[in-house]
Amino acid sequence: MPLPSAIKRPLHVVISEKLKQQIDAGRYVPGDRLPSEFDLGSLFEVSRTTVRHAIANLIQQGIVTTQQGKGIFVCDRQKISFSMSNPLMHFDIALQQQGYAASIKSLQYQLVPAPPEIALQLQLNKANPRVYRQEKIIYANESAIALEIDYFPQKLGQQLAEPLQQGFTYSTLTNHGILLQAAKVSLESIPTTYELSEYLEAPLGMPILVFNYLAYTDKRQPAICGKTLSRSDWTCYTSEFEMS
Amino acid sequence: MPLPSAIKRPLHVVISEKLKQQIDAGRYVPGDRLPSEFDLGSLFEVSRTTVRHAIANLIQQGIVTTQQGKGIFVCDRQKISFSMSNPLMHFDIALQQQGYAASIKSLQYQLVPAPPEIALQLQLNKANPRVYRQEKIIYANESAIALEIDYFPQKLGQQLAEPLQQGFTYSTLTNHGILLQAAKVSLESIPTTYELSEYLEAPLGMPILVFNYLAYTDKRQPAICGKTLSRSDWTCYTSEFEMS
DNA sequence: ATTTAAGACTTGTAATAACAACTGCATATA
DNA sequence: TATATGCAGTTGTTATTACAAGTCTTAAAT
Repeated sequence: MPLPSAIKRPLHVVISEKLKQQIDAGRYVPGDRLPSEFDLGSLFEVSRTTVRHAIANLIQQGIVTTQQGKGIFVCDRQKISFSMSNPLMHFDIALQQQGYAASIKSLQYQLVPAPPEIALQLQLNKANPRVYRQEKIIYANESAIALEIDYFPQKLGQQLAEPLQQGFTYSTLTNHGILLQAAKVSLESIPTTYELSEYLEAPLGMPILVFNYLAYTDKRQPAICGKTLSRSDWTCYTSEFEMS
Repeated sequence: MPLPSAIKRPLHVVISEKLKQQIDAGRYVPGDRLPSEFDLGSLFEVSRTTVRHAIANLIQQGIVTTQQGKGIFVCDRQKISFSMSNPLMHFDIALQQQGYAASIKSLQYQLVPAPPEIALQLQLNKANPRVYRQEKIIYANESAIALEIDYFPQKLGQQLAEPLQQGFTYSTLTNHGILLQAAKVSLESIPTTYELSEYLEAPLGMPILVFNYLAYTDKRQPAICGKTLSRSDWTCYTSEFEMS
């Protein structure tokens, strides 16, 4: 048997690696336009099929983006960091502190039958519990960076219907005297589905950070719950701990 | 001008959505094999090109995987959850509690010049600081779920060279009397690069959760730092907070 | 001066073709 | 029995071709 020679890599992988190296080396800097698919095909002496496959690889890795009719552009984005604790989730303040204009657009604010897991989380024991469901998009400087889905108990949702549709959730609650004392949170990541990719103007499959939370006003009294789905190329979450 | 009719969606999108619906509806359950690309082409009356594009979409969304020579299979995986605090990062214990066999494979354990940001984090003030760099893979039931990269100060890394190469970081430290008192952490998500996809046997572009940490033994004495890159289809992080 | 139109250039979609590489099974061979 | 061999079926790679659709500039028409 012959010695195992170099592992054969597909052409499209070789080409995307070459392009990645050139980008890493500074040959192309963020914002630059790469040569067109046609020109890249000539440069590397491969078909446009292969070039497109290579570019698709780079898109998946978040290295470049494409714009129909314009070209292929090198990405770059420094992430906005959100503190998971202390204070919990003041998105607007965090954004402003980092130099972004923060705004929201409420897509939905509706009284709906509570999904089972939401009723469980909020400890709604009535027969057919209903909750206000809000869906809103969070913008940093005109760019959609997150989709937030919140569930409010019926009473609260009715009281604060107006302000909640115009401002950030936590700030609104705070301003109306509702102080959150504790929260259970979890963080996971999923690839964008079509629906999400349309909301967040993100490429299909891009990683999304999902911040699930259940916040308490009192020791054992859950007040609101929901999740924030944010573009992972724009956001990260930080925290500090002390062990007792 | 005519009324805006239904937005035209590409064929490959239409087909991947149809397949997704069938999967969601239970027509195919996790583990099932879909019809072959050829058969799907016949079913939907499109070319294999389009079928492959549709399948690529579903792969990117983490809905199916392919195996050369075998077929297209529906994914499913319940996530393993790790607590970010209290106790911090006992990966092995968390895994065992959730019914997985936990093990590691050390890929690298080497004294190297400290990268600038690491030297800064660990407060190494000497001229040319050196640290032990460990790279290891974390397995749950034979499946690689995470790549951990740790940096240890020279003295500590030398003392615990043996046990650190065989066991989980935090358990090893605890067992040798090194108690961590506090930590600064951050969580972000990135798409897999080629290197990562090989380590974690994950498809290119799959979301990866990056858990960065800097742990202190004493109030202001940083002890170790590093990061854990875990497959987002296997893992999530949880935490609880109380506001004072 | 403003608007419109045309064209060049770009990425996006889609079909077709051919072969490589892997899997699994049935069959032939030692 | 155990090991090859070959074949059918599968996904992976790559080239070629054609047209659709978005962007931008330039030139013509109003």
